[in-house]
Amino acid sequence: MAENREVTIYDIARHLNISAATVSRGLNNNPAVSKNTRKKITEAAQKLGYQSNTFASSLRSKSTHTLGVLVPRLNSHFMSSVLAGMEKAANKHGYNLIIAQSLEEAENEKQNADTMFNKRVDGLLISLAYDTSNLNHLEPFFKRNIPVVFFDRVQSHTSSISVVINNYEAAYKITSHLIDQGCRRIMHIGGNVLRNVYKDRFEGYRQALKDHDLPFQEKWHLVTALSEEDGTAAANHILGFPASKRPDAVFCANDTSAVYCMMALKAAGFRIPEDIAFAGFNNDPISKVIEPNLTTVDYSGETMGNTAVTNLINHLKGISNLYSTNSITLRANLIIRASSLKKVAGSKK
Amino acid sequence: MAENREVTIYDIARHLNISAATVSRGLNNNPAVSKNTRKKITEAAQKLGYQSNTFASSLRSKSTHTLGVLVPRLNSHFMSSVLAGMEKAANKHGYNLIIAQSLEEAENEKQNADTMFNKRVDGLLISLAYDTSNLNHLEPFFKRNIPVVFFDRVQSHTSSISVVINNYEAAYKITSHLIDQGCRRIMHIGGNVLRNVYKDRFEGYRQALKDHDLPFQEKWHLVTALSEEDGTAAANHILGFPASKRPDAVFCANDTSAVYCMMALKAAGFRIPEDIAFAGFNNDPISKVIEPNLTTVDYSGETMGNTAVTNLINHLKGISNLYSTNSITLRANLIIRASSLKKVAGSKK
DNA sequence: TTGTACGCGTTATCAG
DNA sequence: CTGATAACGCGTACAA
Repeated sequence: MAENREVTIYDIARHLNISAATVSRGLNNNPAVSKNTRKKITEAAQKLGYQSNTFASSLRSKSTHTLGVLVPRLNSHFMSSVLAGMEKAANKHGYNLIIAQSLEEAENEKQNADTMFNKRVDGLLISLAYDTSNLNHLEPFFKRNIPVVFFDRVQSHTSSISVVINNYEAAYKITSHLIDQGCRRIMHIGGNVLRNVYKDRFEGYRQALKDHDLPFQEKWHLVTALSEEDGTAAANHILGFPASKRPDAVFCANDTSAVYCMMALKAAGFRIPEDIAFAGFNNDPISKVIEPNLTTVDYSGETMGNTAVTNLINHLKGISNLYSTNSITLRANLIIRASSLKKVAGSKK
Repeated sequence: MAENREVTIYDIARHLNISAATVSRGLNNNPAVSKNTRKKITEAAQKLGYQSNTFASSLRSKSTHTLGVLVPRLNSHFMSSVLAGMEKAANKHGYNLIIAQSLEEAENEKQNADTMFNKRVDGLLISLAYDTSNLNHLEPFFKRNIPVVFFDRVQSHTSSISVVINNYEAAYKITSHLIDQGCRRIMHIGGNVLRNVYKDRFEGYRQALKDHDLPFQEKWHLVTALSEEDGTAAANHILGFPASKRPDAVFCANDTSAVYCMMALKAAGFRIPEDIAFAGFNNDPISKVIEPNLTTVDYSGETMGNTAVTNLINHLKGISNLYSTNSITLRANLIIRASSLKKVAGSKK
């Protein structure tokens, strides 16, 4: 059977006839220990198979080198890019990630926030659930001055920072592009306007219509969870309009709903973009596969994750102060593809 | 400024004039504490804003309720489904996940395994990197009897378990299906055969050819990283064959390479499946968007993640014994779509 | 440069 | 049912 006692710094100390304190110092590269002893210590550690006990250390030093990450769902292309970026940045600085998902429910978010606090994460990175309506569940963090970084789905708060893109501007631009292509009756398939990302996308769209003196009707604004099924359902909604009153373009708040809406309409005989143009959001892999390719907004999840973590860690290390800024806005790029190119499609005939 | 001392069980004890031991018992729902005191304790804890310190507890109890997850990459559709399934199962049992990625490099895998050991995870879930050639880096876990569960990309080891699908059988079936559709010159775009998943898929393909007395040539087996670019490159490889010797079907070890290969060939004027049939692996979202839809193998990442975690936790709780089994094989289903339906495609004309 | 002594917050043990 | 006390493994002020 396996030897089941931990190898501790005491074992090393005994082995070398020195004190545990010196061993501790030696292992932590404390300059106040002679080169010779340090060498003996590392060798003995190696030989005895010593592995430091991180949380005994954490208990003493009050720092865990662990960050909590709380997201709505783990399994979306965007979110997994964010996590990849976060993990890379964290690893680079010697930090680890505890990751949990709220499954879009405020209740889970609260409970996960609690466990992360109990695990004494050094900082929290959070993207809010669909129906989170306040930040009470983060009070323990605020009270103990544990830095909180919001990303993507954010809510402003005095002692925290947000990493976002300008959703309003991106939506404004993509809607203007559709208008520029000759579209006049533009629908919007959006998400819950309680969340900044969906609210801002809707408002950018709305303002673009206004600025071009184009009409808007409530029937043109669908609020959904933006799933595959919601995309298909939106297509049926569109088929429900009398032909003369049908939209000539759709701007979707994500690519999934856009693609599934397109597929259903194509199956119903619509030509895209001639009969109805499309634009999405996220530059998801499927946007490059659907025919015609989908016009969309590209923003890098990796960059967002990396930025969020790097700023958090710099703050923890005292290199910078998070709270001197309210938010960091990352670049988002309009990617124009065939699904919205009416002019070209028209001239081809 | 924020009050910066932790609220401990001693504060609660003092507040109620009882001992810290009782408080600890009360908070842990130890039956050996009267209903009345328990109630007073929870109330006081609430009132004083007490939050338990998990790693002080871990230090004493030698259990962290944390599992380590080590994957090649976080940002693939399959892997994020696995993680979602793992997180759900872990959360349900009161466990947390520390997640890291090896970025397909053995060196990173080793380093991450070390930190996870140092954080004293109660168990490790691992899917091996592209070039990992032995399990030396997991020795600390084996020596201390910390359970290790391999999933998807596995390597058998006496004291551990694997959660997999039958890649050989799935590949055999999908290749047989292509043959059944009339394909005779079938290529395989695969991954590094050092990894079980790619080795088994290749061998299943190989055996299906043999069993149907079909020829095989080395030029028909491409080993790549299965990326989008690799898919496109494979298309060029195919275009390099003289027309008479061109393959009439391609079986790819993942959907990404299949889809990008298809797109390039379509652009070059090939008809799919008439000129060349396609099959992939994974049932990635893009497989349902490409035209024609891609025949593929579906297996649930969520189920795999859930199974791996649930078995691990049951073992930790002593409900079952991991080591009584070598591996758990999950179901994988052949999903037949238009990209391989030559017979139908032919009869349509 | 090294050693002594104590504390971090919790739980296990043993007594009562 | 409750209390006193030691122990988990490590870091650090202070002294030497």
